[in-house]
Amino acid sequence: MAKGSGLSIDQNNNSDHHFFLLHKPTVLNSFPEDHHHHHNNHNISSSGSDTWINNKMDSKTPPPTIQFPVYNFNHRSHDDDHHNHGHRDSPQLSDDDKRTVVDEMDFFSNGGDVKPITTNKNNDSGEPTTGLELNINTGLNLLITNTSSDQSMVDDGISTNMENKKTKNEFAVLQVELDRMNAENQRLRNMLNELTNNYNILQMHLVTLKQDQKVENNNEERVVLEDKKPNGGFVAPRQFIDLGLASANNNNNNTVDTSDEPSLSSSEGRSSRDRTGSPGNNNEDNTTVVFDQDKKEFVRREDSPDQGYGANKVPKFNSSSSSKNADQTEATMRKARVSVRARSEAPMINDGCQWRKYGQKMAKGNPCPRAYYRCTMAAGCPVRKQVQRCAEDKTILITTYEGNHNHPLPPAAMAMASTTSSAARLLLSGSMSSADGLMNPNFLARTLLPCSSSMATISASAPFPTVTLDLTQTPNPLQQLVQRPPNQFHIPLGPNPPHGFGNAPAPAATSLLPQIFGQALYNQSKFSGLQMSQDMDPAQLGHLHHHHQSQATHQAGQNNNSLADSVSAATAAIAADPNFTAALAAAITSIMGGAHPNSIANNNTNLPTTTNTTTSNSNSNGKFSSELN
DNA sequence: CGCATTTGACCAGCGC
DNA sequence: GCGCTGGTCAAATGCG
Ligand SMILES: [Zn+2]
Repeated sequence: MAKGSGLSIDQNNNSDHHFFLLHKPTVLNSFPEDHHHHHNNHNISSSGSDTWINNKMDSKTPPPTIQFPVYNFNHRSHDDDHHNHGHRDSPQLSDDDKRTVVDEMDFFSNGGDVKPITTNKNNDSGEPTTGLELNINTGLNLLITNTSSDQSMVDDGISTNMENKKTKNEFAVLQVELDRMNAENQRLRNMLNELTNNYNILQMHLVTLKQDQKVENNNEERVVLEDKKPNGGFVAPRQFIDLGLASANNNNNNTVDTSDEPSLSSSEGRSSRDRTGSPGNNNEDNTTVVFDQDKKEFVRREDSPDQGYGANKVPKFNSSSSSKNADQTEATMRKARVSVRARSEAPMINDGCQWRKYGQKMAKGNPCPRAYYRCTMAAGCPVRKQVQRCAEDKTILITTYEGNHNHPLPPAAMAMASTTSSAARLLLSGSMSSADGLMNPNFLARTLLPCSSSMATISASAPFPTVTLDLTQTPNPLQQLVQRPPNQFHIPLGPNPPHGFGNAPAPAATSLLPQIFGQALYNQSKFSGLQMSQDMDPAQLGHLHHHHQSQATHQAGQNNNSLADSVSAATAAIAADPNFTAALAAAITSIMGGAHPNSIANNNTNLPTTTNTTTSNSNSNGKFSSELN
């Protein structure tokens, strides 16, 4: 049941709603710009967060800053999922199971419960249960000490009895204590889980941003060099991204009439019910891909063969006519897929969105079924996702996203959505600009920079161009590389496990960096047939590697391309800096020029504790866990 | 009773 | 054309 996921307020566990919003999320998805409403029925109450979201929506162009939401990308607590009642093929999780699941944070609730945690679990103990336990505990203690001593002095005959009682009490106390410990333990585990997920999301975000920037940068260069159009003009990379986003916004505004209700009548965009053909719902009659300059990589699927606008998606952003282009771009975007591999025993990762399951299939080479979901946060939202367990390692959950949301998202969903969205865009851009339709070597080389165990894979071989973000922590990344099909690139993303909160050992992956680089570069040259970027050669890689290990942030200043490199540096900082906070600060600072260090600092200590997972669809996936476990 | 999930059927694309 | 496969639909089912 998608009911209330992400948006509803969980009264019970609200103390556990934690998130740290490092900054406003990047608006990478196309949102309708509706000024008047708070979109739809999802009881999005007006609160601080809501306000800023709307503000952002209202502006024609996305905010000039990059925002880094880090949210509870947590899975449902797996403990619950194991023993789902295994009747039938697809057992459903009982409601109880769902309840025990950590709560998904709620960004829109009115009360103070949404506020980012400023104190850690200490505060959490204030929640009813724990508090109760504590009370009981202390009360018993007092009782025991007082009464026992008194009684023993007064009467010996009763003393044995009292002794008995005493031990009983102590036992009870211990039991309570034990329970409390267990609860605490569980909570800590959840925290850790969420932390990991947050970290992963952040990584993904960084990487995709980097890639985005790189790609956009390249596109821009190409435009300047090839087209020389006065119209397109030179735009700073950062701006470029924003504009692109803005156009996406326009597009959506056009297609989906100011969201709010499912009733959106117009919207050619939501012709999704087309079994007849292109499943993409934005595919209009002429879905020619705009950017076919070099390769026409994506034109193949379109009905109208050619049109070849000279310019790729550089189009004039302001003009209303750009909506056409935006449409086309989006249609293509819809086809691009972003796949996220994450290690999770939970049936589905919580990405902050509401999903409704609409199908399940047995995939071919996989004993685990593949589940199909569509976004239900807005009526016409074209976003789909597929969830499937990895055949080899069933603890790995592969979630494949497709399409862009046409509605505002809560910050929780923003992280994943923007990541996937930008990843998709990057993929498309890369494919259009690279020689063989795979990706731009330049940007590849750049993204290779910071690294460690996580990987991003880009593959255009599939029917759909796909970016795979691998968040699984593999002890040996190289092994992963070897296992991969040759036509995919692997981009190290960053250290995987939450590093930095003291308890996570630093991955040894850093030591493997040079090898990863080597491998990735090898792949790159092998399949793209490309050279390395001008400012990036193996030697330099090694150098940079060293650098980022010691003092990552220094990198930014050293390189020419400040934007991309600063992002790289930021990622590197994350990789190198044991302090997550500092890493985040470095990331954002380097991207935005030190915009809001304070807010970061304020939020950084907030560890999400238990979060509520929503969700909806979780039970349908119970089958997965049952089959897998 | 409304809604989400389940699940068999249907459809399109692709390879043979 | 046929079979296979991935993806989607929608009636049936189940749940709250
Ligand atoms: Zn959506």
